[in-house]
Amino acid sequence: MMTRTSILEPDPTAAAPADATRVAVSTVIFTLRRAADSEHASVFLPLVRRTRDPHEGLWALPGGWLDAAESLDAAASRTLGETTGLAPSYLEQLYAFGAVDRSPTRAVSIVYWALVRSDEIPGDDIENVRWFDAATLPRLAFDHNEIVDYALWRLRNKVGYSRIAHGLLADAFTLAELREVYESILGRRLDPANFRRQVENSGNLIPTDRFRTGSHRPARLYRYNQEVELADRGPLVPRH
Amino acid sequence: MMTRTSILEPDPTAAAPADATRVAVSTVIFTLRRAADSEHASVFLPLVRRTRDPHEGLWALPGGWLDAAESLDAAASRTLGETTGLAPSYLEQLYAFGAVDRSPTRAVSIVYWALVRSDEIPGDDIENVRWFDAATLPRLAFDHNEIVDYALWRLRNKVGYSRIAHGLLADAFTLAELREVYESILGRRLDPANFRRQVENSGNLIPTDRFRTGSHRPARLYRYNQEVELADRGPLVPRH
DNA sequence: ACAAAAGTGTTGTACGTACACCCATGA
DNA sequence: TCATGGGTGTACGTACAACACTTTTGT
Repeated sequence: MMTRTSILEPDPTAAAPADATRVAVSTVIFTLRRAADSEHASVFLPLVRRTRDPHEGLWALPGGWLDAAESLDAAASRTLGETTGLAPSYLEQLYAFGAVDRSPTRAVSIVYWALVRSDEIPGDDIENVRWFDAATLPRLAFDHNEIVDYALWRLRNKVGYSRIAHGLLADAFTLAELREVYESILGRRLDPANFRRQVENSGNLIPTDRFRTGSHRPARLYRYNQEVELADRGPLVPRH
Repeated sequence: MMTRTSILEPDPTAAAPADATRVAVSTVIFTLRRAADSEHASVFLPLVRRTRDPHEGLWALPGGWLDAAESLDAAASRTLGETTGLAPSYLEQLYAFGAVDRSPTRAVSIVYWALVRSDEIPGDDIENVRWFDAATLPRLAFDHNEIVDYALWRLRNKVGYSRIAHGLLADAFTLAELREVYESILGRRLDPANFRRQVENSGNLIPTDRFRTGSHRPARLYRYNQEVELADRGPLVPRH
């Protein structure tokens, strides 16, 4: 077998061809919100209405073309801020989508997923942006339905073995609030007694001496132990 | 906060700017090989010597620029074939690397990792390609040392919860051979008795009626149950 | 017969699950 | 005092690690 030099050794000094594939960065942004008719919280995400072809009028993931002087992480953070007005409490690369036919013109999308705290979200006052219940999405532009499905799968997966759930809560929270996050994401009820022991033994929680006083017995407030690293992203350190 | 239309709604019909970021696809290709001085198998990977700047003379991951009519998966498969002469027995996207300073000119690398069976590898007869022990790599071009570290982390991680190890073995194999794959990747010895029960109870293995006859008691040959899907890539189906 | 690897049995520990039960507060 | 959620105790099943033991071959 012969090796084409141009293949095995990309030459960064060569000029980009005129029909160069373009790089877009999009982000699936998750938060929890109590749907109007439901008593339980659901996963919500913001979408942007397209105002031009292709797929004019359809909803799409927030994103944009990669700026020449901007890292991938920075591009994801930037579009997230422009869509939600927030900094993410969690941000991770999801996948690079590059099927030839995923857009009328060739485009590779590097997709991130993020968590934001619902209590920080400003009102729905950003033009062409609307928050949708992840369980009842309309048909989206491009391959964005697939992308959201994959992001939801990763979210549910990751919530099982890492402590990202605190990305959806304020600094202090009760165990019931934390449990509700897990229940909303996993879509099933968890035993309060067992849940308590699991998170208490994980070493991630620090009990405070404050209590949430509600309609019944006050519940102790906890906060996350920032000393504990996530330690599930391997040797990759985020470079913003 | 105001939304820039160009950011929230990438326009695929717009012409690519002259300084467009270019997309490269590289692949970390793993196999197992018995190092000359060692009695145990080690993880090896092929590297390509760079014959031009930047980093002329250094070794780099095999890869190339993304072809305009080629999906990401296909590009990874293609460069893998050009480097090893093989089709991968396992291929998965690793990560998209896009730090601004990772190359003298802006380049986003979408990196895959793959497994190939060592018994299928033709001789080291491909020009400028050499196989290295992953534990003793030299300094590589660009950020490729980091990339290989991350790929190794993913390999070790994945071997713990999926059945990719068979990607390094021929159709029929003994449990000792399968165990050696795990031991080489994980870097520690496993209890033969417990290992046997684990894989037997997993439902992934089908015993054959053939035996590997060696210096001692013959060992039964097994093959993988192709009916069992990997089921750990979520809703994402490979599109080649 | 013996070495060595194949293969089986047994035991202890850790952990998740199920569920009974007590505690503290607001109404 | 009662209802409700906060919080504790306990028993059971599964999974895995450790390791003693038996079986089957080549030499």
